[in-house]
Amino acid sequence: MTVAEPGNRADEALFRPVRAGNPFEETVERLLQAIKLGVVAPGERLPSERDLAARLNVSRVTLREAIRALTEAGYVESRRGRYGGTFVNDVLPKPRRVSAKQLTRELGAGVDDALVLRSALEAGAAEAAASRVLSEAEADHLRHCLAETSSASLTDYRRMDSRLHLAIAEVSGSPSLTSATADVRMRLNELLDAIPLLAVNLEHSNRQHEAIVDAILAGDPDAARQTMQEHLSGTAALLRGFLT
Amino acid sequence: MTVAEPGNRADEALFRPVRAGNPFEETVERLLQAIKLGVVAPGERLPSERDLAARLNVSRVTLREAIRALTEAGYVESRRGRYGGTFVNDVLPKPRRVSAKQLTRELGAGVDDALVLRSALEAGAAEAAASRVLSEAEADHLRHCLAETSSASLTDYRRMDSRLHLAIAEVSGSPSLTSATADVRMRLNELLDAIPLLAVNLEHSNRQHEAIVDAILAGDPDAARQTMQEHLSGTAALLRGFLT
DNA sequence: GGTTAATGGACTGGCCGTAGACCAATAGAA
DNA sequence: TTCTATTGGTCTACGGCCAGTCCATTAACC
Repeated sequence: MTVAEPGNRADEALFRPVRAGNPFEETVERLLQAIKLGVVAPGERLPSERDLAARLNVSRVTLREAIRALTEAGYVESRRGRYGGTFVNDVLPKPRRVSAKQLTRELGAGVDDALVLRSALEAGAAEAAASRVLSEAEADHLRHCLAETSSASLTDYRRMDSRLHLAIAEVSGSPSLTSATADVRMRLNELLDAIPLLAVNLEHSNRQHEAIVDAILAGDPDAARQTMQEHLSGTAALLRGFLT
Repeated sequence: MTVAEPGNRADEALFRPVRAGNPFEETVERLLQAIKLGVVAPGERLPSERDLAARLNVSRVTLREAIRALTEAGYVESRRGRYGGTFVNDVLPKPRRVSAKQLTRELGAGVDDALVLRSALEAGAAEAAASRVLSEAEADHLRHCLAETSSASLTDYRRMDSRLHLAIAEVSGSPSLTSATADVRMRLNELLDAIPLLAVNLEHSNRQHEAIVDAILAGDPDAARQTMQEHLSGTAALLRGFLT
């Protein structure tokens, strides 16, 4: 009996793993996301274990194991008692510096995958954000992140940059878009860490950031998308160049 | 001691549940995705249990439970022996027809969330696809899906339409983008099922589909994004209108 | 007709994650 | 100073999921 086989095209995208890892690993990853993307800054406190466990939909035991791992890795510290909690360390561990060659081998075609996805998500977010009427709080938040990024030191720049891009995604009004943006940014994080930060690039980035935020606040979707697209393609070209 | 609290903005997107449900539920959802989005057509066979379990990264026991659920729901049937397998039924169960009011209550603000995300993903996918040089097989696949969608009956239209949109995402070259597109499409599926299909809308959609595919095949990213954007905004307006 | 390879079907032991309760510490409030 | 609410720290019983193994069935092939 001859049977029509499913076309081996989209299957691989749909029949991908249902879960990336065990709950413990995923929880660690999520907390690292919040720290590395600057959503919870050094010195700030994470939500209480009971609260976090409920939000992440994991047991407190599992969450505590994840926190313990982060503690041993030097990311956070816990204090007991009322008004205690788990706090992000003021000085974060240095990301391991690996060679571009090694990264290429590790991630391979995943780089292009992530770059294409990132472009779609962030350009779309900028466009959507500019199409909305922002509340005063949202506009302030955007301006605040922009200012902090502009004046960030070299060691803080990546985190503040991530925070700004996330802020743009937030004001798109789509939480899913924000989550997806955070995820793809984490995937690119390792790559970006392998590229030296140059002051001149920083200057260029800051100017572009300003143009993007201006377009969003001015309510100009086309300009917002356009400027974001250019900003991203710059980083993408840089990345692809380093990973030849 | 006063401590800087994390801004209650992006946290909710980052501290979202690490998993939507247990492996069983997620597996069912994934298989339904493949069936409802037309990736595995009626009469076609799913990959073998051992193969599927490995790809989805779940145990065979769990996968079998999921298949059993789909069997009882009338989606698939299994046959033993060599050249056997699990086959998608020729006639699929009718989607439950719920009122727009009920849907609004169930999904609430999630509709806008999904629509914004969808717009970003699919417009970005169209643009990326048009920016690539497609292989002959990819171009053929695109044309094939387009033709099948154009000539689809009312009962098949939604599935073929989904398949076409997925095909566009596929040729963007980013598997992650394809996955994300499939996911958001599933979220909107229920909504779309609540809206009556009109022949006149179908005609309009078909013309737009053709324009999109043409732009992609011609390698015109701006036109591809533009036409896709228009196509999506039509559906979005229809949806928002019905869910007032 | 017999052989064979691939498939669905069924069972078992073990481990990870969960829910829930309880303990210990801490800083503000009374 | 005492009280109290909140937080991290600990333990236990239970359940779901998993890896591995073997069985039952089927259609093509020789």
